[in-house]
Amino acid sequence: MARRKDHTREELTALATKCGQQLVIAEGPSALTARNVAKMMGYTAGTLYNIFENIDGLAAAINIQSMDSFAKGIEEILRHNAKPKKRLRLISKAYLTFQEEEPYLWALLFATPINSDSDAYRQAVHRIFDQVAEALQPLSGSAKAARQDAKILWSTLHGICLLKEHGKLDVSTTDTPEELVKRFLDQFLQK
Amino acid sequence: MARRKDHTREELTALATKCGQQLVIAEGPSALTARNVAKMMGYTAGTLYNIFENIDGLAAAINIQSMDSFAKGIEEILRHNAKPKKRLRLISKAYLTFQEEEPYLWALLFATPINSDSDAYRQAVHRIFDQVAEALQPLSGSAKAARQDAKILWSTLHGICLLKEHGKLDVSTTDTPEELVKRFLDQFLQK
DNA sequence: AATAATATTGAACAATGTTCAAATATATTC
DNA sequence: GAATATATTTGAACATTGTTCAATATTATT
Repeated sequence: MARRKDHTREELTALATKCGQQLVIAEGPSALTARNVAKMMGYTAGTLYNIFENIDGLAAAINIQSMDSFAKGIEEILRHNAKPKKRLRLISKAYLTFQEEEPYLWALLFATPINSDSDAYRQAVHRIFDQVAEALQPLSGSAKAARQDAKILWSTLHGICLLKEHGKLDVSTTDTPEELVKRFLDQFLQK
Repeated sequence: MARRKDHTREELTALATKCGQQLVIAEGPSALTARNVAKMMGYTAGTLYNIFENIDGLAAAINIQSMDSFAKGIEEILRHNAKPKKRLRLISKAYLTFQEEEPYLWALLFATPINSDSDAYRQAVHRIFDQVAEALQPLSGSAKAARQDAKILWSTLHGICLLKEHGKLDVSTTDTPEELVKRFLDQFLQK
């Protein structure tokens, strides 16, 4: 039953990641089961365990892709905008937009027990953090302060999105995530 | 096999909540299984489904208890401190302390798919939010602004704790949660 | 004492992650 | 080109979840 030439190991990884991502986008993180993904790939569950150590490994691969895609967006922002405050407002908006447009991919980012020993994962995280810190540098002063502010900014963005997702925001009325982020940034950026 | 007088319905609820809490504290949210809790109670899994609609209902009960306990702490702070900034620094510190001392209970708060139709849950959340908003009122101006700032503050505290938990904080070096919160508050409270 | 009401059990079901011997397809060797 | 070695895929199995529900055991009522 082996079909060794159907897909190389790399192709299998890519295929599994693509299928997994589609499943998550369509049905949410809970649809990311070994059997679901395998069926969509045209393989069986066992094959997945040839590629990933476990199902969290597949989730990590999807997350890395999400982060890389997001990092590219930030790069664009940094390329086309020179003013620090403008940059940070756009980056923040990009975060909200990502959660708005792909809520399930966003949820997967924080539903997955991260594999701290995965270098690829760490790199993807750092790529984003470094960009945000770079954007903050002119406002924060030292590099260390910029890194701290990046963590604060990221924490706040994430927390606000969480509140939204959990329906604790009374979004219907006035406190939209956008408004909260604006209020936060107005304070945070006046350095 | 029925032991109708062993425990009333209320006692059963309390017992299940207590056992569940102990399990979570000792072994983490993943130990909160129906069979685990039931065994600790001296019952079987089926009994739990007489009390709670599902296992998330039990998690919700534990979370409500966590929030109530936390709310009491905030009340103490508000009772003994009049100055707005001092209040907020202590409340923030209390949040960090809770996550430090009961990391698993804290994790359960955000690992549980919240039952939005649970009044008790909503109340517990609001009790905390209202207190924080009250503490912010003198600094934020309007009641609406205070509620927004409460959400921002809460989001940031939560996000920082998440970063810490996920090991993305390089805590070992310099960026402790305490330091990040201090930096955030120094900005946030200067109104 | 007989009957009704109720609480509890325990077995069952489906779905999950995960493992691994067996089966099968390709590569290599002679 | 046949035989052997290597690698890949399967599919069945296992343990563990949540969850349901008829059967059973206990208490309440008549």
